[in-house]
Amino acid sequence: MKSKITLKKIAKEFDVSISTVSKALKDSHEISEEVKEKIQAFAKYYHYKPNSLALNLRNQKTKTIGVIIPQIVHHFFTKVISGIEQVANKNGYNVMICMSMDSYEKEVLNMDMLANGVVDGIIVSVAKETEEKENYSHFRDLIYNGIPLVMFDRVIDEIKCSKVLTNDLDGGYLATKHLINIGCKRIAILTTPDFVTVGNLRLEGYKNALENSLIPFDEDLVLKIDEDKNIEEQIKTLFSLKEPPDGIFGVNEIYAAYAMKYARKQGYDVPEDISILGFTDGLISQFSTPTLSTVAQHGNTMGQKAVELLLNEIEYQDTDYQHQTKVVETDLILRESTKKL
Amino acid sequence: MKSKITLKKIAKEFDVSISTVSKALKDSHEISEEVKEKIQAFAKYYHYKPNSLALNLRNQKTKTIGVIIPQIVHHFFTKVISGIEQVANKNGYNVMICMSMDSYEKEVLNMDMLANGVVDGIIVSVAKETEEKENYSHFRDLIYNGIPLVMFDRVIDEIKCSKVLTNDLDGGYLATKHLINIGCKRIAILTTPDFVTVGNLRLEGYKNALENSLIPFDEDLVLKIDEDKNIEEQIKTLFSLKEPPDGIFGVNEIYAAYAMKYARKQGYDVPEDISILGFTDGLISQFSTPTLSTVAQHGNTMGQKAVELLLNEIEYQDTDYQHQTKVVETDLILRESTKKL
DNA sequence: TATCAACACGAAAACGTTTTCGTTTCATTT
DNA sequence: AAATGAAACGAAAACGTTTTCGTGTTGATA
Repeated sequence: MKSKITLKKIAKEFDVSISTVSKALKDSHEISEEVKEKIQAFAKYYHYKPNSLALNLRNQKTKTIGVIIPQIVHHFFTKVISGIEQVANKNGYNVMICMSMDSYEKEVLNMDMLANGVVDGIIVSVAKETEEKENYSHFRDLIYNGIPLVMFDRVIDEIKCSKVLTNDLDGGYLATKHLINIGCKRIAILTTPDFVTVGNLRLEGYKNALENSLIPFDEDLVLKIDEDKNIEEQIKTLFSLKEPPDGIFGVNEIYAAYAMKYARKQGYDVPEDISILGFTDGLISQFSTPTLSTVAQHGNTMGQKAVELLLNEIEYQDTDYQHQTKVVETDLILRESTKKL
Repeated sequence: MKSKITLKKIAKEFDVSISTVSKALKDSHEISEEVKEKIQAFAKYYHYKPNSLALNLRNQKTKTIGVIIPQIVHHFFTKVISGIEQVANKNGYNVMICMSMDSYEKEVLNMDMLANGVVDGIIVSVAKETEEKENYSHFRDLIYNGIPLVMFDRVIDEIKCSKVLTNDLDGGYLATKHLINIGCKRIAILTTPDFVTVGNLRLEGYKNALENSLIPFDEDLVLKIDEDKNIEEQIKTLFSLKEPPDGIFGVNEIYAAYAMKYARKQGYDVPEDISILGFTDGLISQFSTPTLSTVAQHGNTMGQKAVELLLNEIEYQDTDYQHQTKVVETDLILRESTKKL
């Protein structure tokens, strides 16, 4: 293979100095027209492009932002990424996406690699395992090293940085309240294990709504899904209660879709016998039968806001910039899986 | 903010040379235990990490591979990326993901930025607009500059590089043949505009299957979806034919899902009145009602193979490495949207 | 006492770029 | 003739790292 063309090689070709070549390619007035022309022609012919590494090293910035997300197969995250791309590109920044696969180790590895000159700042949604282990030293290191950090969706309270989050508490409340309003008496919730904070917040919202409507909280109606086990089997227990639920709130669309599938298989009519409400407005919600009512999360907006906050921090690095927390509200999208009012 | 700690700063701190610090941190025998200890302790205390840019510049490699995909919201691409991540990480490589948004300009922009020292090689699935414009000079430039390139799924025949593709021809054949086997007489196909090669290949497979079963090809049953317009409206025309179809093959799961939704809304029973078959085994297929039979594409495998090919090229860059093309076969996954045999 | 080896460290090049600050040459002005 | 100025280019530092090749000091050996 032919190795890449550099300033040095061009300089050698014309027996001039490297600085002359650099200036010639920048059309500097310091260089004679004659020399400029031949150098520019040569560079063009050989498709010369300045080496980004060298440029970044010199400029001490990369015009790239790093994003670490737990999973890319989740519709919500792809929406966030789209939002990130939009705003980043508009501001002349590139985006580098890494996946932690919800693993603590991979999260640390990715951060280490991004932190050392590769990007100007990092946007992250914390891996489940990290939340579980509560080991946050890699975030502290990052901040210590002066690299701007913004967390979104799955954030950590103890870490001081800008954050963008869904109003999960309110979303949970909204969902549950609506189920109550349409007449559900026994509302179950399908949520995540305790250590997943967003799941917990939605559960809190659920409890608040019950309390607000003077409906007693029933522990039996709370199902914490273990994703390593068969999900359908776990949902089954809900339907074999003496008093099975007449409304189900799933803290994500997968759980809701599973619940709906199982209910219909058992002969329930959705929404007549049981109403089902999900969280996150993904493809499943739109294409399931019946279509799924859901709490929309506006991932796109979250991504955009995250970049805005990050770029602020990147630019005001020297001044004592105050970290901000933006809360993105949720919306109820009513479709066919819930009874009409 | 405190700026990052470097070898130079450590050297200054102890009044030694940079090389001494570098060696000390590498535990070189050239440095006395005493000096090594204090330098290592200091470095650890200040969380020293070598700057990747500097390292990459020196080593002339980044241990990073770039991936350019048209869209991240497609389930198939997320599967491919997962496969890429797996193999890349196993081999000590990082992955940088960029989106072209199916735009020619963004594809070129991303390639330019990746090409200049940022990554050791690039994996790409071509943007729709690029296929339409047939402007491939950016790929030629890349190869000319000696940067290994692997294309997957949406590939370009004229560009000489390694490729990983789905057996779209066979997949189209398989799907259509199955619809014929279960007794469909009038099989429609929902495909993409002409310039999308994968759509075209699946259409070819469809034609082959018809021919093989001596069923005359009917132009009216071929619907080329324009995604800028209302998809449901376009599907409508199919059902208002004098002889509407009794089987539909959608070249992706979205088209199939739309068709199924529309058919059921018109009172058709799926699969009794009409059988529907999709392409790509995504979430929609699994959660729709009825669940969607489909041609599975094995995105994960494709991603893995793409990385394997790329790493080969990166390592054998000097020798005259022969480009390879790997074809990944498809599988028929039969669910509820097609009649049983 | 001269020689040699081991030890502990420093200088400098290299990766590719930009930019500041010379330096040379030649022509013009006083 | 001396001074000034512009034009055209080069040298070198800087970004942060690694590594090869010195070099000076010590201690031991012949």
